[in-house]
Amino acid sequence: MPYCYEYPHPAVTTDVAVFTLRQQQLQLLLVRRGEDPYRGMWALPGGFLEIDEDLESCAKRELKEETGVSDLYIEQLFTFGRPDRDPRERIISVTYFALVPSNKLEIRAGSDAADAAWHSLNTLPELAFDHAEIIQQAQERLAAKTLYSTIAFQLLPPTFTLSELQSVYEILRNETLDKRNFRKWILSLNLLTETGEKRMSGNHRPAKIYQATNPDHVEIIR
Amino acid sequence: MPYCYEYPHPAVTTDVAVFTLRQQQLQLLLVRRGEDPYRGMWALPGGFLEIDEDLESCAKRELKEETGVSDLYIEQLFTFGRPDRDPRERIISVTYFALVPSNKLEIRAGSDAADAAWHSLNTLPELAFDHAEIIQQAQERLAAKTLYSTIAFQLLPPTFTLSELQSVYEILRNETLDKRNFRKWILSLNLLTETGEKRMSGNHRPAKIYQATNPDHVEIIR
DNA sequence: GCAAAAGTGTTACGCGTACACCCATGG
DNA sequence: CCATGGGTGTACGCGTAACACTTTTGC
Repeated sequence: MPYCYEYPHPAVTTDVAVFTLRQQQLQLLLVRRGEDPYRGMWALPGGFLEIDEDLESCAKRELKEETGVSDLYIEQLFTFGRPDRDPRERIISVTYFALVPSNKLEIRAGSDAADAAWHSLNTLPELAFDHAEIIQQAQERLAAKTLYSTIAFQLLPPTFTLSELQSVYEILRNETLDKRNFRKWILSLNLLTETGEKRMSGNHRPAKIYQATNPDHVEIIR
Repeated sequence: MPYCYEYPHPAVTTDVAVFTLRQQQLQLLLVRRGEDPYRGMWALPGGFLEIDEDLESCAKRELKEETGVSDLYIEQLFTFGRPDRDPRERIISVTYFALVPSNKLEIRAGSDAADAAWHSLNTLPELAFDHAEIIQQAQERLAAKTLYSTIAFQLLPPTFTLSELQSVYEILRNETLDKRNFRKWILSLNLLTETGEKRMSGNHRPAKIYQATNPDHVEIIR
């Protein structure tokens, strides 16, 4: 036990709630735990902070190691630290909230986790630790930010049609939207650029393809 | 050094940015550091997490110990963890954002801090660690929540006049508001109850005294 | 009666909402 | 020519914003 301190120190981990859209549903990335405690149960991807590593770097590294997912929108969510939240020792978990676009949601299970898979939010398995609570808060954050920011764009590939964008909003807000009103509103924000291309997909009129003018920036609107 | 671990552990602290209204200004509570590093410089009240203590309890305890301030509105702000943010060792700081009403802002310096004092936000001294950045984010949180919640009530005593409440909003939003529109809006939210009392303060018509119907609950509005 | 803050209504404008039909393509 | 999703304009109502005078008190 070579690392010694004058006062007790908690361990620090990061955990990430990654959402994507698959099969017209909002889905969440979970890993099956390969080690105790909670071996065999599903949990958020995450792990221990290295001593010289930034918090956000840790979240991204663990995510990539365990699931192969990288290059995504990520923001800090909340820090959980109930003294009894982990049976091993006192652990503070700095949690993150992330979104991946549907064009790069291939996952591959990594070494630390026996398995990684997308789960529909309404059929989540039982979760390890306090991860159900973390997911709850992440969902609330996503719902709130959908209303006042352009975070929804982070769930789409770099180019998309207005119908695809509308579909994202409909899934996130869980309601159908009027096509004309949606287009009027989204175009009035001046955040979209026409690529000039059209997408022909099936036996109907082709759709104009748009891209976010500033794809990496989540704007605050309203 | 009796506390030993197999892997290195960072230390965890909490720091709190407490705001109040004094002299018609938004002010922030700082303590002068009595120990190295940054001895003699101003910093946010805060300190090390005890191993069996909840994060929010730690923030409240340190605040009370160092400044005597207790019984306030407090919420988690952000967790700061740049590897080099503290010269002693790796320290993760879970920061909190708090508001105290103007009727209980008496402070007394505690044992850990040589001195505690309120500072105007536009004349802040140089700050220890990355505390300037923390304060920046706390101010942004306050400004944002002013617009969509009833957080402003937390800066007033339990009873107040509508003019006093309007003044809080004017200071927080840094603009003057129309008296009739403000009253119409705030009353339409149905969050206020008339006490039936009136406040006579000077040579003019006395003002009706109101209280928040649900004083401890910060409502999300809009 | 004068100074000083409390209290009170009406109008105008813009934004969000509701709503139905034609267009381009593939088969 | 038919099925499918893409694309377009107008009218109404509500909520926000602008705006000035009367009331009550202390001195």
